[in-house]
Amino acid sequence: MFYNLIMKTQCLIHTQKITKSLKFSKLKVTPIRVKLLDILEHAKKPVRVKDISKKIKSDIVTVYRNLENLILLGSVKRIFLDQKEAYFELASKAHHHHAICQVCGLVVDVKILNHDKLENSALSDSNFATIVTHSLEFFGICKKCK
Amino acid sequence: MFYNLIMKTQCLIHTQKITKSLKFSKLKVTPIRVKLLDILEHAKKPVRVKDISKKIKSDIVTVYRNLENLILLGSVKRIFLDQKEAYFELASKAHHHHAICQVCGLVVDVKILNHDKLENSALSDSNFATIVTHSLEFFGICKKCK
DNA sequence: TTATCTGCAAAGTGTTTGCAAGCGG
DNA sequence: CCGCTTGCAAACACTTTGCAGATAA
Repeated sequence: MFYNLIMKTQCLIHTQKITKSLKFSKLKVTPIRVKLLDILEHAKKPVRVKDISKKIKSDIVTVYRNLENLILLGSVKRIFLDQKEAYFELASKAHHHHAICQVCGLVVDVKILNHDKLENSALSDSNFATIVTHSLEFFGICKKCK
Repeated sequence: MFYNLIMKTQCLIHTQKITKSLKFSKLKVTPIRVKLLDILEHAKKPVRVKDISKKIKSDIVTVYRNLENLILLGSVKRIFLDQKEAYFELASKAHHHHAICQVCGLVVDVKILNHDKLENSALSDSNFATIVTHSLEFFGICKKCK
C-alpha cells in the first residue's frame, strides 16, 4: 500500500518535472511528449525510434519530429551504435560510452575517466583548433554470450 | 624524366602488389578491383561508396559488393563517421581514430596511445567477457574554420 | 481562436537482392 | 568453358517532407 502510494507520488513529481521542462522549452505539453521523455528518462540503454513509437503507440514520424525538437533544444542526444539506425538518449546523462555485444546486441554504459586527457591528446595530434566532443564505443562479447 | 620513370615503376610495383593480394584472396583480378584497392591505398581519409563509384566509373552496386568481399577477407574496414553513409579504409592501416570538423567536414587521422588501457578500463566497467575492438571519433573545429 | 502538433501518404537516400549478360582464368 | 563478376532494375529500411485535420494554450 505504502509502496504504491510512494510510486504514485514519485510519478506525479516526475511528470511535473517533464511538464515544466517542456514549458520552459516553449513546447506544448502533449501526451506524446510526456510519454516520450518518460521513456528516455527510464531507459537503461539508448533507445531506437521504432521502440518509442511502438511503446507510446504513436506514428513513427511524430516520434522523429519530437526527437528532432528535443535535440535542437539540447535535451536529447543522438547516438551512433551502428550504421543501420539512430539511437537516442537523454542529454542530461553524464558523458559516458557504450560497450556493444557483437553477438546479442546488448548495450551497457561504460564510464571512463580522463576524457580531458583523451581530447587534449587528440587536439595536439589533429592540428584542430578545438575538440568539442567525442564518441567512443567498445565492441566485444558479453558474459552471457561467451 | 627520371621522376616520371620512377613514378611509373612504382605504379607497376604497386599494381603487382594489389594483383598478388587479390589472387591470394582467391578473387579474380578485374580492372574494377585493382582500381578500387588503388583508391583505398592512396586515400588520405576514409572514402565513401559514391566517391569510389564515381572515380572508377562503375556501378555503385558493384562497389558495394566488392567492398563487402574485401571486408569479409579482412582487407577493408567500414568506418562510421556519421549516420548518413558508410566510409571505408584499408584495414592494414594502423589502428587509429578520426577528428571530424563540424563545420567543413574535414577528417584527419588521430593516433592515441594506450589503447589497451582504454579497453581494459572498459572491460572492468562493462562486465563483458572480452572487448574485441573500439571506435573513437573526435568532433571539433579545424583551424581553417575557426 | 490560433499556432502548434499529429497522422497519413509519399518522396528521398543509402544499401541489398535477383537476374541475365559479360569476362577472367 | 565454367563460374565469378558486372550492371540494371527493383526491393528494402530508415528518415524527411507536405499537407489537412486535431489539439494545447
